[in-house]
Order: sequence, then C-alpha cells, then structure tokens
Amino acid sequence: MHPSLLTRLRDRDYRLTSQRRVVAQVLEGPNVHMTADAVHQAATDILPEISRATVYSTLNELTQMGELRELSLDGRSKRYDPNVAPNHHHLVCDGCGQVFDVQHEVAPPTLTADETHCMTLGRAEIIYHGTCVSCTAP
Amino acid sequence: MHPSLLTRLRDRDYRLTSQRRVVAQVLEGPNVHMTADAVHQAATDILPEISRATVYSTLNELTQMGELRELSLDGRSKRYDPNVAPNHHHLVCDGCGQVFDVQHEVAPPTLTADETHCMTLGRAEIIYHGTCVSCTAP
DNA sequence: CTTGCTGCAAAGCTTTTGCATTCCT
DNA sequence: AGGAATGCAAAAGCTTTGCAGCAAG
Repeated sequence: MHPSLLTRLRDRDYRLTSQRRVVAQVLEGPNVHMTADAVHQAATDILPEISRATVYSTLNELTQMGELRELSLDGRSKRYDPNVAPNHHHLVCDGCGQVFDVQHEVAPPTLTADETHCMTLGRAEIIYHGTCVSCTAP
Repeated sequence: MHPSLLTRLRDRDYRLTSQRRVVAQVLEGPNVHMTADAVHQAATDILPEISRATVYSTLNELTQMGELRELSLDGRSKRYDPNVAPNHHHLVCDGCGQVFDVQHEVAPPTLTADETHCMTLGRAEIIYHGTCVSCTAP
C-alpha cells in the first residue's frame, strides 16, 4: 500500500498549516476525484473560514509537487486525484461525470519514433468513457 | 481515406448555412485540434460577421452528431477534432498545448467485469503527455 | 406562415491575481 | 522582525442563455 497523501506531505518539507492539512484530509482515501469547488465545500465543513483562493493555490502547489494529479475529464472543471501510481487510469460516466479508478498491470502501447514528433515523453493516461446505470434510463 | 467533414455533413440532413459551412471548412484537414476561440477567429477571416454564439452552438451540435470529437486535454479550453476514427489518440505538449494525432492498430486494454462498475462502455482514449522541443530549453 | 438559425449582450461558472492582513518561526 | 500563507474582492477566461430579428422552406 502506498503512503497516504497527508503522510507524504509530512515527509516532505511542506509547511502544513491548518488550511493545507484540511485540504489534504479531504482528498484522502481511495477513488477520490473531487473538483476544486467540492474540495472547498468539504473543507469549509471542517474549517469554515478557509477561502477559495487558498484551496486553489494549495491544489496547484500539490499538483506541481507531484502529490496530486490534475484530471481534465470533461471540459468542465478539473478534478484532483491523490492517487499518483503509474498505470492508473480512469473510467468516466459521460452522463453525470462520476469517476472510477482503473489500475492496470500493463502500460499503454508505446509510440514509434516518428509518432513522438521529437517530444520528450511523459506519462500516458487512458480515459474510458461510459454511461452509468443511473444515467442510462431517461 | 475517410470522407471529409464537409462531405459527411452534406450526406446527412444537416442544414448547411454559410456560418456552418465556414466552421466545417476551418476544421477541415489532418491534425486539426482547434479551440472554439481559434475556430471563431479563423471563421471570422472568411465570414467577418459570424458570432461567437453561433460558433459555439455549431461545435456543440456537430459534437452531438458524432461528427466532431471534443477533447479535454489540459483543463483550459476544449479542442475539437474532425477525425473521429477509432483507435485514434493524442500526444500533447504539456508546455504549449500543441497536439499530434496518434493512430494505433490495437485498442487499449479492455476492462474486467468488476472494473466496469456496471457501466455501458464507450470509447477509450489515450492521452500521451510530453514536452516538445521548443518547450524543453528555457 | 412557420420553423429554425443567427447575433448581440448578459449572465454563469471556473480559476487566477493583487493587495492588505495575519500567522509562524 | 521577516518571510510565507491567507482572505477578500476583483478580474479574467471560457461557455451558455435569452431574446429579438432574420432567413429559408
């Protein structure tokens, strides 16, 4: 099992203010893919005076540090994933936007030399699109 | 070779007004992944009085019809791809946002029964992240 | 005549920014 | 005290919407 987000942050030299701790706390757990707004709402329940700007800037810092992964799944708002394991992908309901983790053993097909267009390659993510049961019947 | 977007639209019963024709024209060609704003700008060069709202609504309709694919690659603005072939994926520069097509022979790994979470599966898209040559050296 | 498309402007949602204040060592 | 983090409010970027006018069958 991988260490939790909060544990990882303590192990780095990252100043854990109460606001930052609450943001990390809210993002803790498996299969968590919250929008910035959802994080702010959940954080507000614990720490009522936390501001939107702080939530946004914390999310951006953690993403920058590699402790969160930013997901652009639907063109609306970004989602934040505390699971940064490799070969970890997503299944999205195109109806309601709900997200499930998909953990594979194998990596996606590699690119041939001319397919890379001289770019330095980073990770490859797979987005599986689908429709969940609630969104099927109208 | 697949028929072009404009050809496909003519073959359906889609009313081709001058505005819609210009939008389709601008999106014609290989390796095209424009934002709505880019489409509007390019369209304005041809048809100066075309409005933003019309461009947006046309893009949404064509996406709905399955003639365009909406790409959420970077959490900023959506991009529109006239190439709707299967096993067609994307390589994105995380620096400048430029996009290249990637055409594979094989499909991504399939999901096991419990991985689908009872969802009806649609397409699977792979996003390869990387850094292009211009974005490498600071 | 009737339906649908367009343009304009306004509103909506998400995210970022500037600046004064507060917090923490 | 001094540097960093926070909150507030304003601004910025992207997209949708309501409505009046126009075009086309």
